[in-house]
Amino acid sequence: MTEIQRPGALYQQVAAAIRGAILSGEFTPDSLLPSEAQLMARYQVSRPTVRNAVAALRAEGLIDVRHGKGSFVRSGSQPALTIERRISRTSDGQFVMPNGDVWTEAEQPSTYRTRTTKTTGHFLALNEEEALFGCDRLLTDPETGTRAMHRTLIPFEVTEGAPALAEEPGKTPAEVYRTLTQAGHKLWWSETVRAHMPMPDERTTLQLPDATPILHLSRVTHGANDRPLILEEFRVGADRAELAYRITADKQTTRRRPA
Amino acid sequence: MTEIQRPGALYQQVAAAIRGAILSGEFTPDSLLPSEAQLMARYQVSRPTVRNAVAALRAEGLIDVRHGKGSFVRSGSQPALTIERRISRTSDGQFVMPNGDVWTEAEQPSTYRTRTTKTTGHFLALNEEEALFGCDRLLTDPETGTRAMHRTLIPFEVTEGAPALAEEPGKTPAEVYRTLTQAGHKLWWSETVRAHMPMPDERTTLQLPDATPILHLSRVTHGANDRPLILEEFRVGADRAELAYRITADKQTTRRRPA
DNA sequence: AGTCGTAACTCGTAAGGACAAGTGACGTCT
DNA sequence: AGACGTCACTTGTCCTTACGAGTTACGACT
Repeated sequence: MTEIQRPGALYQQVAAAIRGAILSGEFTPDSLLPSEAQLMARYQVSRPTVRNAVAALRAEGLIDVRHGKGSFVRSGSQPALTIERRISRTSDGQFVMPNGDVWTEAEQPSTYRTRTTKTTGHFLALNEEEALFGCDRLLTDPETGTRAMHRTLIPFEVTEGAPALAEEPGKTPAEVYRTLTQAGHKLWWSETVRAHMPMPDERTTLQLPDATPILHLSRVTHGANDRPLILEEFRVGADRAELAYRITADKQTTRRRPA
Repeated sequence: MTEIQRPGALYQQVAAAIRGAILSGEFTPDSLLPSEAQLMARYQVSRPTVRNAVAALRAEGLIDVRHGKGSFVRSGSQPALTIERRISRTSDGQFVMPNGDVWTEAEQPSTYRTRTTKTTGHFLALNEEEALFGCDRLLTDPETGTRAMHRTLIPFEVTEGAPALAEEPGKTPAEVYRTLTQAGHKLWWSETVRAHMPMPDERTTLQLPDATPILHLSRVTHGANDRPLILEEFRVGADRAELAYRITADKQTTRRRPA
């Protein structure tokens, strides 16, 4: 048994002791931790203190607590899904559509109209409050059950150049890309990866466990004159998926966003 | 003032009310929220209930709480740093070294020896418990103060093919790449992006705020015969940096990791 | 004028008690 | 045998009370 140490708050000492016991292997993955009552006796602290310590470990993603059952050591498992983002062209010079072959739509896509925010405007090189077509999808990987949220945003002014886009804002990305290439655009993409904690609605629709961040991929499709045409947002639980890029030669610069 | 609603636990109702007030703009970014005492009076609940609600919003990354001062609405700011990962070669056919021009080393790098874990072994196509050289760096972006952790892992058996590597495990990635190309390797890279919550030591060294996940980039350098040579791990706070990839043509497949 | 202490605010920690609600096993009743 | 109710266990919620500790402003003292 790991003894509690001097420094810091009591609940931090308890948390550190439990954390140490987990990392040292005393508590193995998927095993049941001592109950709150047992931890109270073990460390001679009150229940709020124990709960505070447990909450800290929960926020770190180290344990899972289930009502009526107990606390379990989370297995440090790797994401089951590796989403590969290849760079090279296919042999016939065509590109393969993203999300085409794997994900299935769990619901009917919902289409709507919005306006650019600061963030979406930045990606689309537009000011705020510009009109957009939007389409939200809930995707599921049938094999692993992984869920993902997909959003397509197309500026009104882009649909003017490609009227076919305006007819069906709820098309799949594959169909949209085909429309654009048929309109003479030579496409390229830029993908920006961020991570953040989920909002309550994201946590429920993606069925995220505690302390699970979201991997947030923003993909901008560029056409003629490098004009940004479409913004796609793709969100998955970071416990279920990872993104893999393949790079044949590399140049990295770092750009600072103007304040 | 947003009234609290019926469903769910009391503290959840309070949290939802405050969250609504923030999202609706009643409380603007960087502004001071009502103190715990005021929230107690406002919603007619006890202090633990208020603290529970505040803790929930804190875990969502919606607010920042500072001892002695109060709770502040977090500004939904974008990461200040965009780390661009370009795909195309430079004009002279050379690649530019990553991390060379921007990051400065905050401390002396520490070199050591370890063994592969399940994860690192997977990336390096090695079994577990294979011997590795390791080198850890703490990097800083001098302009924004953003900190990052960098780790280089080189298998022993790779250094046998390139003795220069064994002499100085603490070399910068640029020097290591140069050594490898001089040894006749034609390099390419694969980068895997994951996100997870920080461990306590990561939170302190990266100086992360509450509810801030880590963007975790694993970069594998491949040489002749596509052999994995080097594994680099790069970790930044997701509040400070994002990763940007530029893709000229795209093919995406999704691979499942064997259980 | 400048320094310093104090008071009044803030959140942080800790303890106590009480009851609700989910879970699983065990025994009883049908 | 099967269904069902009860009980003992778990965590979840909520309250009260008390004190520690960081922050700020104001006023008194030097």
